[in-house]
Amino acid sequence: MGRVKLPISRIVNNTNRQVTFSKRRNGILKKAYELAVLCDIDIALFMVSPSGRISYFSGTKRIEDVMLQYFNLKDEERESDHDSEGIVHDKEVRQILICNDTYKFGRERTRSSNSNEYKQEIMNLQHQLEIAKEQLRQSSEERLSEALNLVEKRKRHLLTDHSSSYQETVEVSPQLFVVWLVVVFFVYDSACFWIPYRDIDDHFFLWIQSTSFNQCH
Amino acid sequence: MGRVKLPISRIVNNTNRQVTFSKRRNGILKKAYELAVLCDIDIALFMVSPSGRISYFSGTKRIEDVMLQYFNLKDEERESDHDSEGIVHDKEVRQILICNDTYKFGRERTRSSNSNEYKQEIMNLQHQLEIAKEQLRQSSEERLSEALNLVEKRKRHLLTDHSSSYQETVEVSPQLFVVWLVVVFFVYDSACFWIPYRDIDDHFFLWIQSTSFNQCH
DNA sequence: AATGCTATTATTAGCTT
DNA sequence: CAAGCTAATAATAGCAT
Repeated sequence: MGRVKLPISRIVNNTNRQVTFSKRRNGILKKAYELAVLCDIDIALFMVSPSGRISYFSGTKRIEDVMLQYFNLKDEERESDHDSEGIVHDKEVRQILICNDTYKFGRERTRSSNSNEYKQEIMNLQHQLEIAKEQLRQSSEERLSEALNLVEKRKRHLLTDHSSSYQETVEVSPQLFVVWLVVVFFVYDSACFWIPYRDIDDHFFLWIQSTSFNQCH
Repeated sequence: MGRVKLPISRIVNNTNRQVTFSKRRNGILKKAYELAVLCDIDIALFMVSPSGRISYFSGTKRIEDVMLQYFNLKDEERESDHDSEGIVHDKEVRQILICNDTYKFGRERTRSSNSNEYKQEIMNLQHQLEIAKEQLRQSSEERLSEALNLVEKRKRHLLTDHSSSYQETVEVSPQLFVVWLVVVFFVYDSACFWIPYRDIDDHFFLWIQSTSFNQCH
């Protein structure tokens, strides 16, 4: 969707590739944001540069939960590997389901009408999004540094107050259709993160993007 | 972008929300795919339903690396400040890390310029991508089953041959601008994953999507 | 290199079946 | 309800700055 239909294959020109990436990154971020809001999902984003530097964001405990669940699954699989050598994906799928039975919570939950709360939150988020976008005009270096501080702060918070929060997390009512989206970008030597809108204390929606890419040669 | 401009706020109607999610999920997946190919990035996707069931995909070692790097960072941070301690969650995480301690790597890496090798690999991958894309036309059910088998296979591989692969990963030349994108969707009771195109042995690009959503009520 | 501008293509909201 | 359809909005490729 542009002046011409661009074939989907690696853009050879270095500059074009970067420009396209920059534009499309914004696009996909916006899409992710819209998906999150429209369908009531949370989104988190963090990335690591290929040079080994990790520009990451783990603003939410939920991201950790995701990873933990992933690793838990892996561990369980390893244990169960003893008895089956063949490929039994059906069984595994079932096991995955069983694995999370511990998190199973009552289907019927208090359907507290947080509708207004959500709306308010969303509006708040949108407002903050505008602010954040405006701030993005400023030095990206500054932004990055600031964001990293935020991350750091958040991590400390998580380290001290995580377990209690965790309970909250797993007990989210299924009827809420909370959807999680974790996006990890490993971009050039740069970083961008999208902080999930409901998990950042003061800046719970914050969209960081670095606009300066380090050239490598 | 439809018959009307849809305001970005939670869709209250349950059905509409699901339909919209389904449509936009496809949209963002396609976007992610295009971003991956156009800008030479890898993408992985996995999700867990809010009801606690995990529909996941971890087709690539790199996803694990991402998570490991994340946890490693967290671990390092904890070491640097001795105060916060004793959260079950973190202990689990640490255990995972210990399990994967063999993958510890130095901060400074050899910057071997295997430019040509990488280029060749990329071309190879592109070719395979085209093939894989063709396969996508087939039944998604078939695809899903196949993918799960693949996941199983891949996981076994990872469990036995992870450390060596990991080295490869971290030694990727920064000049390649390899971009990583990991997307985690927690969707309803359904699953979709997008397998990173360069990490699946035979079908390194594979796009799975489940089209049937279980209703929660 | 980064930003802004549009001609085009791409996505999709509400409908239809 | 899931799967298509289409009017309408949204994203963006190539250019210009």
